Amino acid sequence: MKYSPKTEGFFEKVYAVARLIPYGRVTNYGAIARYIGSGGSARMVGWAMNGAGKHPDVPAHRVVNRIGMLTGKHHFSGTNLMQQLLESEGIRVEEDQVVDFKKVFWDPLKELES
DNA sequence: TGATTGACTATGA
DNA sequence: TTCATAGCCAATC
Repeated sequence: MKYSPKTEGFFEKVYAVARLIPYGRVTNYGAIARYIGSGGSARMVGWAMNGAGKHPDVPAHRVVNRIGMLTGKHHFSGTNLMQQLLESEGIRVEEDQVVDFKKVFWDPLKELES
């Protein structure tokens, strides 16, 4: 499991953005990928999240796919841990999908722009 | 070394 | 509107 310096930077960027996600908000992989300049490599964000376990500060549960579906819930300890975490933040989840996703969606490109 | 997979997204039929 | 396919890049087999 050796990471190249460049890859490590990519991972760090993903984690950095993930940590900036406000409480009670969620974002998607594509937005993060685009924000860090990785373009359409949304999959790499997901892969980075796979290694987010080493970074307790990274709220991976606030990152879902573009339609607000909790595709990564199976990567958490429990099958419903991700949903519990989101609900504990006031985010409603139904059928593995975030309700009012549009309203709780947090786009780093717009929120962090300046 | 080459092929396959993956927590995705966008596009076309 | 829903389903299928292509593109993405790194890690794993």
